[in-house]
Amino acid sequence: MLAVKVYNTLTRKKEEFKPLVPGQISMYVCGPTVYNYIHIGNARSSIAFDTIRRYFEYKGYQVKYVSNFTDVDDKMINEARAEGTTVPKLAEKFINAFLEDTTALNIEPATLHPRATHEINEIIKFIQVLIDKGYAYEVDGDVYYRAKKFRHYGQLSDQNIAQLEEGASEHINDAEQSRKEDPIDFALWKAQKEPDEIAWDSPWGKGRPGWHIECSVMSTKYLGETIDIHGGGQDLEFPHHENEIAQSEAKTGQKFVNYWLHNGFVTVGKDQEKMSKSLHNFVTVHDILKKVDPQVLRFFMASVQYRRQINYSEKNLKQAATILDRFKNTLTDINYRLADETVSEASEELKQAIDATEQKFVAAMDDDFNVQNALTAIYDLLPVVNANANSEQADKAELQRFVEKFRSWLLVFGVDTAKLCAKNTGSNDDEINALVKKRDEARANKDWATSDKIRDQLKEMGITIQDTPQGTRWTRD
RNA sequence: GGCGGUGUAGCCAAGUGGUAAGGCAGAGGUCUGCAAAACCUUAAUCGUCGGUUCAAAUCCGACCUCCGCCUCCA
Repeated sequence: MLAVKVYNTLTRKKEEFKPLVPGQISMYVCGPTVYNYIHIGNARSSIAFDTIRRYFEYKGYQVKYVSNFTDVDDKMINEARAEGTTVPKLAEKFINAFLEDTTALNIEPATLHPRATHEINEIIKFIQVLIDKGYAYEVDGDVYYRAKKFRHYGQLSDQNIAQLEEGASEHINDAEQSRKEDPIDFALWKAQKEPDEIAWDSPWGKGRPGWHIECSVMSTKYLGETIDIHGGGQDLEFPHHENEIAQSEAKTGQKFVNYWLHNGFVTVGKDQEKMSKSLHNFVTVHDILKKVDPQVLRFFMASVQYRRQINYSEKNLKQAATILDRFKNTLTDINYRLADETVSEASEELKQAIDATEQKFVAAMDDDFNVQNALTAIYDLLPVVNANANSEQADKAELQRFVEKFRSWLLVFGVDTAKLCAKNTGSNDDEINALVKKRDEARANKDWATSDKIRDQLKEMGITIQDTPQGTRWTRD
C-alpha cells in the first residue's frame, strides 16, 4: 500500500503521511461556534475533512475523529442576549441543527463531539500549568498567554513577531489591550463582565475560557499530546492554530500536531464575492437544503479539492446534479440488465477498465486528495460500463463488480449509491408497471397517440420512460 | 506594508520541461414511431512582457487581476 501524500501547512510542502500508530489515525477538526445554523463555509470544512477521513477509511485505516463545538464565547453571549435566551439553550438548539444538517449531507458523525462548557475543569487545570510554567499571567481576573515566551510563535503562519506587533498595535486602544504585557498576547481566560453573563468559578475569579484554549485541551485530552492530523479552515491558521500550538507545546513539551491541513473558502453570489457578514451574504445549509437535494450539495462540495476555493452558484450546483443523474442512469441500466435473463459474456475490456480505474482513483487520492483526477478516472470508465451494460452480451459478473467498486468510490465523496437509486422503488410500483404495460401494448399496435398520452401521464407522476431494445425501462426523477 | 493563494476553451477543471486530461453546456451523428438514455465525433497554445533552453502552461525576472489571513470568522 503506497503512502498518502498530504500538504502540510507547517512545512508548506507535500509530505508522505506516516501515522504515529500504523493503521490508525488521530484527527482533530475545529468545529463551529453554535450560535446560528451552519453556513456553507462550515459545511465546506466538515465535508473536506469528512472526505479525507473517508478516504483513509477506504484505505483501511481506523480513524479517530474528534471535532468540537464552541458553545461559549462572545458571539454566543451576544446572540443569546439578542434572542432572549440562555447560552446553554442556544447551544442546544444549534448543536441539534448542526447534527441535522451534517446528517443530511452524509457527513460521518465524529468519534467524539466534545463541548467547551463540558471541559471547564480541564481547561482551568491546563491554564494553571501554563501559569506555573511562566507561559501565562493573570491580570484582573483575565489570564493571558505570553506569546513571546514561546520560541516558535508565528511558525505555522510564517509571521514574525515584529510584524504581528505592528498589526496588533492598531487595535491597542481597547481596555483589554492595555491590560496585556504585550499586544500579541492572547486571552486564555476572560473575567465575567456582566452579572448575567455565563461564568464559572476559577482560581482567577468568575469567568469563562478564551476561544483558543478549548481545542488544545480537547485535542490533547481525547487524542493525546501528539496527534496525526489537525484540520480547519484557512482562516484559522492565524491566530487560532498558532495559539493552539503555543499552548499545547508549552504545556506538554511535545510536538502538538504532525500534519496541519487547511481547507479553502467558499465564495457566493452572482459576482462570486466573498461570503462575509458585512456583505450580508451568508448562506446557511439549513436554507439551501429547503430547495437543493442534500446529495447534490454534498457531491458538489466534495468534488473540489479541499484546498481550492469553491464558487458556490446555481450553475455549478446544477452541473453536479447532472453528473449524479448520469451515475444514476448507469446504475439503473445495470440493475435492469442484471435482472434480465440475457446470456452473459465475459468482457476482458471491462475487467481491465475497472482495474485501471481503481488504480487511478487511488493514485489520485493519494496525491493530497486530488478529487478531480479521481473523478476523471471514474468519468473515463462510465462509457465502457454503459456500452457493456447496453450491449446484447453484457458481462454480468463484471457489472456486478463495478457496482461494488463504484459504491466504495462514491462513498468517499459522501454519495450513497443506494440512495441514488432508492427512488426506483416505491409504493405505487404496481400502478406504474400496469401503465407501462398498457403503453407497451399501445406501442405494439402502433397506437402512438395512446402511447404518448400514457408517457405524459407518467411524466406527471415523476416517472421517466426509456424504450430500449431490451424492453421498456422507467425511473423516478 | 507582511504572509499565503490564484489566473488554462462559455462554465468547472487536470497538467511542474517535450509540443494542452476529463466533465458540463453547445454543435453534428448513430439508435428510436417520436422521445429519453446511451454511444461516437467536435473546441483552447495556457493573465502580460522579457529571459533561460534544442524544447516551457510548466524554470527565472518584472508587472497585472482576483482572493484569503495579519482583528471574531470554516
